[in-house]
Amino acid sequence: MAYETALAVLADPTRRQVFERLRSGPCPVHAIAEGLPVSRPAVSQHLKVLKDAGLVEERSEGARRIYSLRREGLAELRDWLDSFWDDALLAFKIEADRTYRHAKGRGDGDDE
Amino acid sequence: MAYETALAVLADPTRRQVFERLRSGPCPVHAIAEGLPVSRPAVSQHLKVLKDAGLVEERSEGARRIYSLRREGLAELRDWLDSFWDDALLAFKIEADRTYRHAKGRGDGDDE
DNA sequence: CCGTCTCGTAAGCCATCACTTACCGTAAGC
DNA sequence: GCTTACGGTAAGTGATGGCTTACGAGACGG
Repeated sequence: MAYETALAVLADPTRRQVFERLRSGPCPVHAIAEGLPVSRPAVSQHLKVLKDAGLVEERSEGARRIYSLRREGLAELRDWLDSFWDDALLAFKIEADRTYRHAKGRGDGDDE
Repeated sequence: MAYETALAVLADPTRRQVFERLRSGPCPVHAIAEGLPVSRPAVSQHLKVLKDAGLVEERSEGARRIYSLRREGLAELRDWLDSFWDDALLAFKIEADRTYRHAKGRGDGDDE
């Protein structure tokens, strides 16, 4: 359910740079913006999207907003990816000739 | 290198549906399009992008093009995701009070 | 040989979205 | 108090890209 969001959010190169910037630890907005080729408001917008997707979390420290990574936000995406390995392994052998059984008189080895 | 591509390619909902449709086994284009709310040419375009990203592979069978999944295409994305877990685990402890050593007694309960 | 089914490609349209500048609230420093 | 640093938000713009219809090319059956 959230893996789709994570996918969409991390698809943007700049936003991914913001995200990866936080790998080295919590960081205020202006510090993130300094290392990037975009303006600070742009970074703010990206951080909002990332926070909304549960990929980062924000904490106020005086006038500063400290952003940090939330690895939990990646969990569902990781699970989704994992599901391809076992799922494919299984469904492959089972569905191999079921999916297509009609109109397949040719009888060649279709799958691997 | 390719994980960025996979990320961008799988970010689109329709394209992801095309991709997931192939989980159950190899499939010709028209069969994929039938189960989707978009036209067949749209599916063709998505398949082109997916193939270009190494996420599916195509095989000609007469007039039909049979598309099938390439789980290998997901490997780099998976690795990238994995890298967050160990990387964060490590850098976190080290940088924890270095980056922002200013009096940060309160942890957010990350790990020990 | 011709009609049909297969599918990819071209051209065009339209929505999404990332980025910009401008502005406003808030917290610390003088 | 005023000024400066920090950062979120609004409005407007430009480009990316996903979708459509129309067309062309190849394979098969009559």
